[in-house]
Amino acid sequence: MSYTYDYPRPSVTVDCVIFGLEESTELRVLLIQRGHEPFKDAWALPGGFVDLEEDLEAAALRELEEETGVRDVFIEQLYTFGAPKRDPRGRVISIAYYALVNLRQHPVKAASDAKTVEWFNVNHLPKLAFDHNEILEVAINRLRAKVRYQPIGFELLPEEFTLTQLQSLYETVLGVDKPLNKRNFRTRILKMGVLKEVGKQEGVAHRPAKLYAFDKEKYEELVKSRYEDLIKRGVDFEI
Amino acid sequence: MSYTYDYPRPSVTVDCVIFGLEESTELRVLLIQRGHEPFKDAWALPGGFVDLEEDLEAAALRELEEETGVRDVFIEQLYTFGAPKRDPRGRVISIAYYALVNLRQHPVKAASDAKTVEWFNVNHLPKLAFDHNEILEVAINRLRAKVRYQPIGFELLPEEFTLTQLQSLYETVLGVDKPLNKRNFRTRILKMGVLKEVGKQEGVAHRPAKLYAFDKEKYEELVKSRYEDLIKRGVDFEI
DNA sequence: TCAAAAGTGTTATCATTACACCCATGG
DNA sequence: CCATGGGTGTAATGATAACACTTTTGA
Repeated sequence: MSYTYDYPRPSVTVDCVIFGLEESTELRVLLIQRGHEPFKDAWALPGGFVDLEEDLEAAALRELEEETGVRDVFIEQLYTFGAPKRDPRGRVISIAYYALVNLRQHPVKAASDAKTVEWFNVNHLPKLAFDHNEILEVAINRLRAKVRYQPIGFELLPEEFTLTQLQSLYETVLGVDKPLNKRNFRTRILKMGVLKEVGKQEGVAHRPAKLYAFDKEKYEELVKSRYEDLIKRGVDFEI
Repeated sequence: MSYTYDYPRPSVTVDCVIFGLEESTELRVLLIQRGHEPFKDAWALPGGFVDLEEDLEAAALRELEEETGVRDVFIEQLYTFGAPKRDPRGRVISIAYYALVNLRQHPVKAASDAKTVEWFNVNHLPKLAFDHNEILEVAINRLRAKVRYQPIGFELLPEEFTLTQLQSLYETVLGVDKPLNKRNFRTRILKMGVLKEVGKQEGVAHRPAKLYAFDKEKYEELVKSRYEDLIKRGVDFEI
């Protein structure tokens, strides 16, 4: 079977940049080892061709599950990469998606055709296939920008967590060298009012930490009122 | 001539959302009236098919100039729209770009095939072709978010401008109902340190305003140091 | 001398930073 | 009773918001 058109058409693919946290101290990304040319044996982002009747996001999730076994992920569109020479097979335009997940809750499983799947530390990446190093760089920057103004980190921790866990999560995602100031981190996070106390640790060999949970309703309220605030304020120039 | 492939391929287009300011008091967007089916005679964003060897951004700029005569614009990728039914002709995936320009410096000129080109007030839009209303909404939100932390407004004013002009520009782009507080707007903008005084108005029937120019070098410095600051601070949660 | 728009003083309140210090637990 | 994190007090400084007031010009 073949398909004929009056004008040439590019191929369209999707790629997924899935970040995962290991023990809250290491930011990793999910890569597969390619089984075919081009770039056979090179590491690459999971992804593949979009079906003709398939939504872009659905295509990304399908390819992700087919190639890595990872599913039930909230992905978000990152950017579309379409340089004419980015794929040696011809013109291929790729819409990239990204997500941050708890990697313990997302076990990987290599696809049938024996491709390997692995979580790589983002600070120790090999040279990737295609323009995937570039895609990853864009994704890391976006993740770090986003983590500042949206509480995406909360879903990566257990239902109940300590402020120290939360802080080290932030330090990892942001890739800071010095730890953040404990006092100030706490004041700030608590002042936001989106955490509720739900108990305290037991059986630890030090003062037991308070446990917190993310208060989703409070957060939704905040988003609304904050939006009105911004409008009123005008310029922020946070740069 | 025709082109044959083993698998079906979507078409790929680009669309441009070009915002312009009229007298610093009205935010407008550039639309064309379609000359052909589908959606003949409906208003739509300028855009069209990507050539096979052409960069995405180049395609957007080419279509923009072909259809509206507008050129020399800094566009930025907005989002990729790819719902399977968004175009009645078949699967069409569109990469949208956007920009904010001074519309006096960008005269429009309808394309040869007699399509009309017009600047529409964003608050009084007709029903547009395809999913273009949706694309525009995404673009407006992005523009308003961006204007808060990047000085994109400066390029829309004359080389030398007054703080009142700058303020009304912000009020327009942000679509606020009440004017921003003059005192506080000024303090804030000046405190940033990216404006330099370059003179004062002459021949006006009121106290002459100081004229300012945007200090690009200072801005670049700021961006750098501010970035380091953000890293050090960790979380912001501006929501 | 008046209208029009530019521009400034001031104060209360809140947020941010930096540092040092105390607390509760199990071994 | 000590090591180990967890957790708090505080003071200096800076940012923000709100409001009313003064200044400079041409007509």
